[in-house]
Amino acid sequence: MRASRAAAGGLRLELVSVLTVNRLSVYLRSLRALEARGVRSVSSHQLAEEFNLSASQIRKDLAQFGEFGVRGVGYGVAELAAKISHLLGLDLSRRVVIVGMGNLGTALARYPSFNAESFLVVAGVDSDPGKTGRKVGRVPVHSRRDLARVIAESGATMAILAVPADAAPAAHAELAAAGIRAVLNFAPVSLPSTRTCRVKNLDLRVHLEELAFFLEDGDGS
Amino acid sequence: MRASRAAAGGLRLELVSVLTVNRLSVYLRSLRALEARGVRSVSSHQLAEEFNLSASQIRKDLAQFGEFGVRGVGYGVAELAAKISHLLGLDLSRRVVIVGMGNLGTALARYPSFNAESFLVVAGVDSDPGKTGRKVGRVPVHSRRDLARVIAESGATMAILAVPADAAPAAHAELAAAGIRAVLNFAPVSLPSTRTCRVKNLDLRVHLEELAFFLEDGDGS
DNA sequence: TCATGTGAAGCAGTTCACAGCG
DNA sequence: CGCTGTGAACTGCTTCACATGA
Repeated sequence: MRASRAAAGGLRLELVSVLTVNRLSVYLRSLRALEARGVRSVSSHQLAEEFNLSASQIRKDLAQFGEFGVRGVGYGVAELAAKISHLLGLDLSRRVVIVGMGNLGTALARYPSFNAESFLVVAGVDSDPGKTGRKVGRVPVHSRRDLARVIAESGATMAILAVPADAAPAAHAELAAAGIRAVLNFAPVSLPSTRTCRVKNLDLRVHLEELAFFLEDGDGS
Repeated sequence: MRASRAAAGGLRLELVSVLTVNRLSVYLRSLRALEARGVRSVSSHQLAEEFNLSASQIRKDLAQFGEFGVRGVGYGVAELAAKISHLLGLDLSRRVVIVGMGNLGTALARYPSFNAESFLVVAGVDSDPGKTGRKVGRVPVHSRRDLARVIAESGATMAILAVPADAAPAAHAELAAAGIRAVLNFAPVSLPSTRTCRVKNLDLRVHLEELAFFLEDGDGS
């Protein structure tokens, strides 16, 4: 059985803030760390203290999805972790294709976090014939031209875009047309989300530049 | 001469919003694309239209740093690009060390965006002796134990952290102690910024999980 | 008693609408 | 006239403070 995540409180997933969702991931990470140490119960204040978070924000974030805590006590670590994991849809397994097997695409194909139970990189494609026909870790690399077929045959619903900027828009369009529902885009172009295909743009250069902005000039040459 | 970026309007860099700074990077990217096409002048509305941005937000963002536009006309593409590049501190060159030469660290050492004029990866370190003494692209890999010496000798002021979660806090402390002023942290732990060392936490898994949250359950198994 | 869950307050970020200027 | 630059309105996010309930 796959209980709908929204069903519980009549909540519309689409109107939860991205900021809240990102913090849920962080809460889950933190809870897993406590679990590994054998901690059974934790208060919002303890969580905040140890992991550089805000106690009231933790409570507000969680309250949107139900009442998971016990007043006067705190939250059950394992129960809350399970609940957040379910909210994030991590108790399902999503098949992922990688478009562009350059430096970054290759690293992500081998990246352990992208190959646990919740996500499974099933294939990569690249336009360079020298890269196709091989395997990167467990991931077979196909021709860029076979993208639609690879998606159909693998049943992938998510994609990682790791191609140069000029190749990204066409790849994005093909992914959406082939039924991909979510794209993590590392190319340095802002691709728009549509109703059927959500895009998360993640240009790594932007974040290096953010750091550079706040750095004093004396730190460069 | 290195004119202080804040000097112009008596602006305190520290109180500019991260969101604004990230958008400056995107504006710069967009302007470079126009420049390559030979476009000389552009209005905020044209920029917004073509690159999925907001016209009033572009104007508000830029207005914090001065008056760069011409009323009734728009912005000079090359001039604005130069101005934003200067604001972001990209006309300086920052030396960067990578801690952890696993999948991701290795990919970033070869990543072209991290090795243009503004950023230069000068060295990597890894705790695995099998990885040290080699070169990844142009980047020499040293022993993790030599981190402080590598930083001192290379004059690096920025670092990329690409180690497992449990190794990250110690590495972070060492980086700060060795004089590193900015850290891009890919490890799945939230490291705090201090007054002397700014940290940008960038856990890739968080962003895959964001996409999973908004995906319907039917898209997994 | 103690920590959650929550309305209300406060703050930050975005959009609007138009005055100002080339 | 057209587009920038900007106060004012608005929206959304975070923090506060306390009523609620184990």
